Amino acid sequence: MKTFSLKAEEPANNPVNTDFIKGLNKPQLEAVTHTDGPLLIIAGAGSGKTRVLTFRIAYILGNNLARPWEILALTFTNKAAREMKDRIVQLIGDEARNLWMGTFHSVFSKILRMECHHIGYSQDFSIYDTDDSDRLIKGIMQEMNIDTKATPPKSIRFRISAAKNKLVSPAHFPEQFMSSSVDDIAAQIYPVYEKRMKMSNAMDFDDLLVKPIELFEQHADVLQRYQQKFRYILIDEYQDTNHAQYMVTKMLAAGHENICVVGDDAQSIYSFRGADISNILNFKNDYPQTTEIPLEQNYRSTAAILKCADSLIKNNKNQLEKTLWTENEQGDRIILLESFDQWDEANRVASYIHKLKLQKGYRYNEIAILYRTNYQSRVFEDVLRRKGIPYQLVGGMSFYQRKEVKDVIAYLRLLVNPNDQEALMRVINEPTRGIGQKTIDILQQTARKADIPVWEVLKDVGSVDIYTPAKNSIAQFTSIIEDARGLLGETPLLDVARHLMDATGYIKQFVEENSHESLGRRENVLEMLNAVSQYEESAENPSLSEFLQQISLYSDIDDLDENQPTVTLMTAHASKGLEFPAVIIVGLEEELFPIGGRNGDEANFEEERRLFYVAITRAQKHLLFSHARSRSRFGEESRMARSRFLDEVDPNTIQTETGGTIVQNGARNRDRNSTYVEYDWEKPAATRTKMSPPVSVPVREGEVTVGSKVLHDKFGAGKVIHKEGDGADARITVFFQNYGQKKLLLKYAKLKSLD
DNA sequence: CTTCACGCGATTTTT
DNA sequence: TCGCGTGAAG
Repeated sequence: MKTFSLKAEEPANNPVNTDFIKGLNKPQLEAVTHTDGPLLIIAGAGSGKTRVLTFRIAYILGNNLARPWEILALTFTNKAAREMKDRIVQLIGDEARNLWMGTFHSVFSKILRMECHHIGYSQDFSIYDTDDSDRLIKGIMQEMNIDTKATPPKSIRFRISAAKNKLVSPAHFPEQFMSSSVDDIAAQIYPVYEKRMKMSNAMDFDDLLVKPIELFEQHADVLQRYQQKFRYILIDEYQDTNHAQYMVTKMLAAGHENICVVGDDAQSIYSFRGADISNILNFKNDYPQTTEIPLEQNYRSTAAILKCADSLIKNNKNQLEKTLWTENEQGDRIILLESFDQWDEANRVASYIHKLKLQKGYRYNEIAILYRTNYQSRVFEDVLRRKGIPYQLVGGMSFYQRKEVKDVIAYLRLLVNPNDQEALMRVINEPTRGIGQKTIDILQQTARKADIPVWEVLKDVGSVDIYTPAKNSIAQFTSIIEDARGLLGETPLLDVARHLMDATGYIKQFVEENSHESLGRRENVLEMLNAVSQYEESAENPSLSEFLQQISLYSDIDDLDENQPTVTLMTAHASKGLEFPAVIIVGLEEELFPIGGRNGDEANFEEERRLFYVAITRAQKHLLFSHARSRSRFGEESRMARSRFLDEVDPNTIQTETGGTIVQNGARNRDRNSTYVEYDWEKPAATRTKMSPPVSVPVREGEVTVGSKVLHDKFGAGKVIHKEGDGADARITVFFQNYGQKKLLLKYAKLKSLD
């Protein structure tokens, strides 16, 4: 941020032409020009909210209502911020670069860098990712002799994170979260965790939202400065904000209440990380002066797609009434693909992509494949590669999650912040330099007794009683780090980083190993150095510390490039806010999409339904649904029942691959083991339960007659069409949906009855 | 202290 | 299926 001024400067006297607002519809126009006071925009999917936000900011600037650095605009991804900013620059000019626009996490980490000295942090604080937090928690649990197998550190992290999101401090934790033994343990860990975080000069993701609140509560003058600075506040995707985000923006807006939030309760999909849908539902109560504007005209999708989405979301009980409508053409029906297993699914999808390309003239970058979980991407990657269809993958095991990259980052973090304990622990014996577990234990214990960071102990290693050869290694290690730190500020960052990699022998180990894998790791390290260099060249005022904060808040979606001529693969979550002419939603099966909800948790299904709704509404013209009847999970095959969502959508908007209509089972209380669309094998209501495991029993010989429906381990469900002989030698002919006719010897076939 | 082998558990979704 | 953590040997 080049221009940072807390003082309100004189507005410039050159109003900019704001004719760009002319193409807007009535509610959009109102949302853009209603600049004073709280504004709630309920923006249905595809209703042009990005356009509204962009224009609104441009309008405020164009009419000199505020200077760019007086506007705080919070978006859901860095990518969204970047694109919106670019758009505003086009409308208004270069000074729009100075807008305070970004994700909650990146904007508040920027503010913390300038202000955290007020709350006992130094500006070079580290940002712990969930891995770092888990390791720290695990360490604390071990100190306390708590079994980390019985209680995974992760589960403790969830509790602590949930507490922070709700602004519950360690002191208040017991009174608010005491319903299980995990809570009990979390109550013990949380205060220690906080203490260690501070000693390490580190913040976790939640802290980036919580610490500003702490800061503002304790320093009214600082709060006031920012209240005056940010004359307009805009928040996108408000339905996915958590309590801390709600609170921090409420504090900032308290003076002028020029706060504009945009959201859609039907698209709330992040409750698992603390998003609180009541923020948007209660906005009007918090700000009684609120003007509410619904955006209900959809410009994105065909009528058929919109109808499908609407029929689905109607199954949610908890939602605001709204009527999305469109003037767009009816469009094609949604095609439902049914496959045998995940390989079959990927192949069919690939064929469809060919078809879309050849028959409908689509380009690869107009097509997206959406799935529920990241691991589903593997099969698609494999098949697409084999078929020569170029793709780009969003998320999954990203570059910054690779071990060697995290190691390099840890080295750099240690340079900037020697108190960063997790970074230190990561690299102290990487590559191995003879500092083993025993030594590390002693060092940590010593540090804990003296209540100082481990780094302080290392610097005075002579006075600690450890294995002597390790002492030398430690002395060497600390001097390498200190030397490199000495170079910071004088030497270009790239050179410092390179020097560090040389001096520690980090790269050398890969060269020596000389395996295919280690050379790949070496490449990644070099790529990481390249990232340092790129940052250094583009930043106004490069610092290692800023670089590290930037990459820790980087998200996978940020470098999605829709102009690359490739198909895009990503999770439904990652697709939020995007749109594609053709969308393929795969893995529509029970226990996958919707996932979870084992205890019949209706709230979970509602969120899954919203997620599916988000996925559907990404599509502009063509939409495909796909499910497989069998899928290997954990290395073994399991049969998959078709997703309940396929029974909830308006069947008239869907057709099968061959153009037929689909047969839906009753939306509730049906046997989910029957996955066939063509046959409707309903069972008596008494034997049906929701989410039931396969309701089938081993068949006895006498029960099998022509017309019986049976289930075979390999071939799935089928219908008996012929029978000869009886008793032990009975042979039957069964017609299986996917395998055709099979002759089976009844006593070996292990058939189960589906009757 | 390091390395290697074996067994088990994991898979929501993410800043 | 695969990556990780634990345990025994060198």
